[in-house]
Amino acid sequence: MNEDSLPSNKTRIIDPEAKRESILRFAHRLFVEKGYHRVSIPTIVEASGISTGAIYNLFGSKENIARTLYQKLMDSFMQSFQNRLQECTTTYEKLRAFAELIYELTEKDPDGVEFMLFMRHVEFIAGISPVCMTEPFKLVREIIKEGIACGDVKPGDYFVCAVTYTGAILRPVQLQLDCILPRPLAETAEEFIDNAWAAIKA
Amino acid sequence: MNEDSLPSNKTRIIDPEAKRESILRFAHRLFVEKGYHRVSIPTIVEASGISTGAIYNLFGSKENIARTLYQKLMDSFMQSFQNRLQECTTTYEKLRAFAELIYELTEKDPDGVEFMLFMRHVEFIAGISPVCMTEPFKLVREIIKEGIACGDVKPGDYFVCAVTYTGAILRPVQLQLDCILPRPLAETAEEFIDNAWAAIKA
DNA sequence: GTCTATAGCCCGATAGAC
DNA sequence: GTCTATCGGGCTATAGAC
Repeated sequence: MNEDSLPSNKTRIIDPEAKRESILRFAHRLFVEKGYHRVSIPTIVEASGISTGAIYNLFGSKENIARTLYQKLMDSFMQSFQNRLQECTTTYEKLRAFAELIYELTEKDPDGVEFMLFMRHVEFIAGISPVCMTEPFKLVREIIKEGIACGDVKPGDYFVCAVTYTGAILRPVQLQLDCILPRPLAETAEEFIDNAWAAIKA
Repeated sequence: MNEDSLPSNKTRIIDPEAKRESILRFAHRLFVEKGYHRVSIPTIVEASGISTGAIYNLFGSKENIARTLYQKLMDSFMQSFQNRLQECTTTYEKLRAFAELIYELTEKDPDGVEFMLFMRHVEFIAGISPVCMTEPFKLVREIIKEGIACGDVKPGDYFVCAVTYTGAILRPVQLQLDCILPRPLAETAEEFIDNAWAAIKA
């Protein structure tokens, strides 16, 4: 049983918000570790110590746990990205802020990055659109569009440049999460950011 | 019922190899469309017209269908890559051959590329290693290593350069398969190859 | 070798007491 | 709101006739 449900000894004081968080936390870990479809509700019950009934009461379905998780992660990411952008002026700085944020998150919260960016959400969250159509990625495309207009980025299709840049930045994250980068991402981040910029700069 | 099983009218002439191929073909399509875990054996039976018994006789398990498929695709890709490499001399040409092969395959056989490169195999094929540790990707790293040695590629970590290059090349494929590239890949391939090379050239 | 039928299991989701 | 117990269903894999 989850100790969150028994803060004193007899009376159960239950904070539903804490319970929601707890379910999300355990489900998140399991989803990343085993993949959504290999995590059953009983597995989450066992891991979190929270009962089936409570889970269905708070989320309604297993799919909805995943959906909530995804939205939280994406919202939080977008928020951080916008905060960092406020201190940037050039195209290079703005794109760099994107890359640095992702690389820092990959170190601090690898599960969060993996779930948000690399799971195949369309296979388990109905009606979801691909990751690259979300707000942060639209914003990167806008930044590059403006970069082309002001001569920072090479002339051409802005979409192509954006896809190149995000590809060059995100691939190292993927390999890092697969634990196969021979050196830690923190050490090589500068090189990756340089390379990605070299690919599209004017 | 599958017409392969009934080439004449009464007697069933059954070519086990043709049957294997047929199962692989239908399973492949379904895996890509719905994701491995949402495809059941009964679904494959219904789609292919081949019975449960035959499927288990020929493959032993659902996982083994996926494994066979993956190995076939990867072997065929490696073969094509090596063939094309024989006509290349410079680093640029060799890396270009990799990119062109993938872009051509993406047009000719999108399901093949999606299954081979973008499904999360670790979630359903036991003991499999990440895609980027397979022969073709090792070969790309070797090409880049030699490219650095001969001064074609910028000095630095060869692994970093390889990850940058494959990231910049593969990301457009992924977006194309998600049907969200605004223009067909054939039209923009040159730009992507240019960008990826610009990222790592000396 | 191939078929049909089904065993045996575990799943997601719900019911109903508290 | 939260619990335990359980339902109905669909799954992988096998058994046994042909």
